[in-house]
Amino acid sequence: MICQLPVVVHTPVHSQVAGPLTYLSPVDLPAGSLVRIPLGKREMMGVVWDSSGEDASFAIDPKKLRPIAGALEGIAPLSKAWRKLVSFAAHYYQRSLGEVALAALPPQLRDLNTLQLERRLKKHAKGANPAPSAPESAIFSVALTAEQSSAIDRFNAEPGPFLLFGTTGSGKTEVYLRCVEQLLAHTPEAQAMVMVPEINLTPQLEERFMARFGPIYGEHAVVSMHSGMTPAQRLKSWLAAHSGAARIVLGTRMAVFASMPNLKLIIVDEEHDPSYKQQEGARYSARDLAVYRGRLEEAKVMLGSATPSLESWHHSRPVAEGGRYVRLEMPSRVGANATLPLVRRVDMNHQPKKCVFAPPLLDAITQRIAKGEQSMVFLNRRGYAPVLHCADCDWKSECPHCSAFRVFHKIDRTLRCHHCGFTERVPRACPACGNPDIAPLGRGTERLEEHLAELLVNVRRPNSVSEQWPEGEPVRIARIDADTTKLKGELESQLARVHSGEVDVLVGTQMIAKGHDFRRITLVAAVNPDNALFSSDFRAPERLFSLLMQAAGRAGRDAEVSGHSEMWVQTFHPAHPLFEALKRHDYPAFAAGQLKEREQAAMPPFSYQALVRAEAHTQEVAQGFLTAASAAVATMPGAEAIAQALFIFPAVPMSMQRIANIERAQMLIESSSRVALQRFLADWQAVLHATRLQPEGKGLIRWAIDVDPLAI
DNA sequence: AGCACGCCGACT
DNA sequence: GTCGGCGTGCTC
Repeated sequence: MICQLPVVVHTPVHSQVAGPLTYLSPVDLPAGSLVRIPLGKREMMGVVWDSSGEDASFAIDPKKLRPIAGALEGIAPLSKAWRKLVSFAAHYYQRSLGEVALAALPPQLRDLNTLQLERRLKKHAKGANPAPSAPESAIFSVALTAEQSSAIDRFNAEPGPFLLFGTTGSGKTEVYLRCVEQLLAHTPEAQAMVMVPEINLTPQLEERFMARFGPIYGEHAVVSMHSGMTPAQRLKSWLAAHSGAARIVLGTRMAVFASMPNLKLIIVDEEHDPSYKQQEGARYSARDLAVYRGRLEEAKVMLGSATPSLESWHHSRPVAEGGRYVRLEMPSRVGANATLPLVRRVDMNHQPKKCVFAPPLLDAITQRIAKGEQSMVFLNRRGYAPVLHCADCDWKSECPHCSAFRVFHKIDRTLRCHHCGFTERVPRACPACGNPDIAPLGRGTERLEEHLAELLVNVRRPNSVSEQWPEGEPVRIARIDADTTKLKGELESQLARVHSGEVDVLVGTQMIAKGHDFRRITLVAAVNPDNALFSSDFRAPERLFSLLMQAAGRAGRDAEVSGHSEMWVQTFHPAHPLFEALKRHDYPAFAAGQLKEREQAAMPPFSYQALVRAEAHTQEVAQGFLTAASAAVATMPGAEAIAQALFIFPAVPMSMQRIANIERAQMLIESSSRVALQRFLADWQAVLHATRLQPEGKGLIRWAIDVDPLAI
């Protein structure tokens, strides 16, 4: 008997083969099975999908059906819940099933031929010895605070989802560890997933989870999933999770799609972090999918943050007001005298003109050095200077391919475009008028480091007299940003230098504000955070507040030093409510203010948005396509109801209008109803396809929909 | 998305 | 004269 199987393959929405394709098979494989199938002249991997209610294959000529090339028999079919998650994500984010499904599987599954894969599976089966199970021997090393205990008690008592609102240093990670510990001890086979926003943060997470669970469940019980791993490692982790051998999966946003047959707990750490939103292909939010997946699999979900996203915060309002998440609060830092750092605002209106470091701040840094303590200065701009400028003819270092300036990197004397990568040697003279006097404008971390070194040139480190430096050694400054940590291991080695006390002042971008604990830092300074206060992006204040709170949290994590640790903010707007709230470490007040503004302006979370982006060689074509697609809405069935339920803004150039000679435009769609927006997008998809074939679509390079966009 | 076919510019 | 640019079309 020959049966017909619906199979999803890696094809994008922008094609006529977006849905499941029908293949012939001598055996009836269950949904979720992995198969190899011929498509055109290629052979590729596919996933057998659920037969849809009505027969979808009626349209295709049965003679055209081809048989599958084979089944990947060593691998159990993907579960119903996994398929539902993929299906939901594909529909919600307007992508094809196959694209989401195949992107969620390790690339080696796709690339390896059957024989290679069989070998790999054999190797894996040998390595995966059942873990020693001795839950009673669980070691409770640290005593919990009252706040931690009550958070855990409530977590145990209620179904969730939970928002763990814990200030930096309140011991959120310990709560995660305990929740996982309890789960694994009480539920045989149960699996837990823990996500962090960035690859950089996975090693320290691995270390803590391995230290706690390695001795109990074996080191194979904890696996990682992130894009920094080799294809072989990824396959290994994936198989361990899929087989159930891995009890804990740690990873970045991609881990949300991990196949885990006994998933019972999902933890999303730093849930507010924008990195959870995928920024290409299927633009999913791993945090939102985690909540959905939790409901689907009856797994508990815990989102954690010191500065939750306004969306999650709003969801965690009291049930009586419509809240859906349970808010668990941990407002205090762990440790006897641990307090939050004192926030000091420096009013730059009353400082010497054009000074980078206000004298009081410089003083404070100098005093820390004298006491053998460390300071951290952060500025969200790498390179030496964001622009190079000729005072004679007003030439600026524009990128010839992008609507952006090339950044001056003094270290290798280059002008680099941070958007397209175009790099040139710095010209000796102005390329436009020949004036040899071209000067850097503004400053990045490189220049900040250099400037600080000049300012501290006469300061000496205490207790560091050497033959070479009879008066004491000069101050040591280190810089950590994407440029100094490009090579593997450099971030770790630089962090180690800071931890060992070798460094007095650390200069860096937001990279240093996130996650890493610096025990000896007692002063954190944001040199120039004002830009975000008046940004056109309505989420900029939220991001700034969270960044500053996180940065402040770096200071004085040791109880011994936390008593006098400080967060300095240089600003021309010291009375801004954002800084007022920061001074009091008062996230709820900040959030309340922001939510009020958002509500009045009918912005998320009080409305739902989607963005259509278009790319073409000219701005006219990109916008023309969007405008035509917008006009075509009037021809859709139910056009009146659509016009009632949502608002389509005019097409505009994107804020980064041109990248690598490609013009970009976007169009915002807003609705007070998520359902209405979803329904519209699904229907509109076909209209967009059709528009592309019209004269207005001529010359269009590509288009894509971004549901729940983070930046507009 | 791949991978073909197909029609116009600068090189062995 | 070819090599190769990417525009258009197809894949169960």
